[in-house]
Amino acid sequence: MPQLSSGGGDDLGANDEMIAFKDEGEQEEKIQENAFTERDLADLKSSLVNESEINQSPNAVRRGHQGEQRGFPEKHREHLDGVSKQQDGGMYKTPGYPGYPFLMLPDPYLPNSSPSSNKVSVVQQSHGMHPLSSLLPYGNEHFSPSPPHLPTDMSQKTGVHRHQSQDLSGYYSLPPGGVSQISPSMSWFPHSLMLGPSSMHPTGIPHPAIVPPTGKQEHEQYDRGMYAKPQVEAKREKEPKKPVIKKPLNAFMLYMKEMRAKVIAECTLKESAAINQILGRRWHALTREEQAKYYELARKERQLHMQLYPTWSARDNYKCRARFGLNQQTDWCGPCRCVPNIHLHPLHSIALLLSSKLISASI
DNA sequence: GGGCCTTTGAAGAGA
DNA sequence: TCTCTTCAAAGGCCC
Repeated sequence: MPQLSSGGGDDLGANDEMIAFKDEGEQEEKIQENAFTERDLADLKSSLVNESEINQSPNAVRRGHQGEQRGFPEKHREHLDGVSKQQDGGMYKTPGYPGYPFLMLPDPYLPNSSPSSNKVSVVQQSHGMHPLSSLLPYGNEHFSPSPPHLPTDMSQKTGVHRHQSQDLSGYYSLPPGGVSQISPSMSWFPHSLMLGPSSMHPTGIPHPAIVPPTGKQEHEQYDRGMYAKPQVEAKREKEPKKPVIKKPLNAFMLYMKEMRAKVIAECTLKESAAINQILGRRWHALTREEQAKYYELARKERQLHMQLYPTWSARDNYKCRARFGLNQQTDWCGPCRCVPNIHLHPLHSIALLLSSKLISASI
């Protein structure tokens, strides 16, 4: 794991990453036993990738059939084969690689960028900004595997409520009275009431994770009449659409965001399914150090997200909640049993539901 | 217009 | 603790 490589300087939680890297560490131990070098490790990965391509998994076969049925690209498969034969190792070996190339990527998270605008990825690279670039200070600095001093429990959650880092202000200069100042009694408040009209966090910091309710999910929140009362549904439709807080991107997603344009340029592919297959192989072909950059960024992304939306849960964006027309903050989802964005006794939930409806009525 | 495909990783819930 | 499910991005394709 990258943190381990820094001499154990990272005590920042991210257990998931630790597990992932632990696996690689075990792999490395085996490699070391066989007197492998780091280069050999990369070769090993590449060979494994190639082997996986040769020995198509049942899944891959199924996908292939699906692809044929759906017209999924024989030509794309050719592209895939072609790309797989290319040297993957060149990605980070370009002279101009600044360390965090995707810091220059466009940003769907930018306040003025819409999800649709985000789709012009090829030409955005030189003008856009990384989601974190406006908030994180690392710019073009060399990657430091040793993360800043942050509480060890940053990535942990007690229930839905998250711990808030005091040190994140180093990353995101939260103004006094920012989200960290929100009292616990306010933490259950719906984001729509907290965020205001334009994806702007109360802190004044626009965050990428907030997207206008124009995506897939929000419309699904309003099209399930069979589970909700028509009156409620009608009322809901009249209400202004609430912004959706998206999940923070993981390491691979950040990698894809950066490399997608390059793959598209290299193989003239546009279908994301095919591109993602290529990117998946390249991801496995990356060295530990290369992957560590993205794990580190993803960790920071999660921290930022956690800091800005302490009460947010990944469950909030589950389609089931939207499908059944449930309030993300207060309603209990019977069909799938997922919980609202608060951990309270159901009776408290009912009280909050009533109070929230009173509030919305008064508004 | 909306869902599917395709990838990896994170998070949450249930067994 | 392990397994399963869902979502995050992307854009072409299909119904």
